[in-house]
Amino acid sequence: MADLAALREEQRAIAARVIAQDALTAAPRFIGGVDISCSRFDPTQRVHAAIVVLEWPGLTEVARAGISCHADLPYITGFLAFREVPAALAAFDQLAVKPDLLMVDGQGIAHPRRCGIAAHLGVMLDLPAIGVGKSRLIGTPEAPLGEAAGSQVRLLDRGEEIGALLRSRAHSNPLWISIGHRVSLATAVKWVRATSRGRRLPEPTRLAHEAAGMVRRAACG
DNA sequence: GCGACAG
DNA sequence: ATCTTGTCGC
Ligand SMILES: [Mg+2]
Repeated sequence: MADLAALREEQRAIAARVIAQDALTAAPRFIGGVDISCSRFDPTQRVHAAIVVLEWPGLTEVARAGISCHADLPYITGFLAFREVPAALAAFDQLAVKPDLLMVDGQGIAHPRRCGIAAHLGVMLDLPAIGVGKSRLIGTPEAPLGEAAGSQVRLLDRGEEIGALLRSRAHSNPLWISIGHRVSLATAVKWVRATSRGRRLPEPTRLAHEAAGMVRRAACG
């Protein structure tokens, strides 16, 4: 029983705090990937978060943290952050090396109230954050996306630019990139590309996904 | 009312 | 989100 109307208001308040201006003048030294895993048997009760920190430019791992905790909400479209952010914050606290930039599995401002998980987490930590979604929540591509790797198009919502689609690899579905906090869209796309290594997902998010699965299995979930 | 719907 | 090794196609 969640008070979705109250959560909606909370999202509007958080969205108002999002900064679309670049805080990343120089290259970030440490880049963190964030993802959450949950069991198919008990999807509403427990979540397992992982953050993997890579050092730029070698993308060598310098720290990681994983944590399991109770989820306050089941998954409800548009309210993902309330389910996953508490666990992500707990994992962040455990990190021996704090990232200068976060790449989060999910949308940033490409959200009905401009408050996807990457924006939500970025504002909570006041850290530069990028949303790296694997599918659409809202928005319309400005034009058909090219087939070649590296192709990109803007993602619009009622004429407003809310993100970009990036074909990170040929013959793969695109990434749905949007800003989370303290980055411009161009910078967000730039760092997704810079941290990609020939796979569909950029390394931070790919490794975080892998790590979260390990945390869940270790917890017998 | 109908369709869409991050993870 | 998750189930799962081999197999198919670019
Ligand atoms: Mg995820």
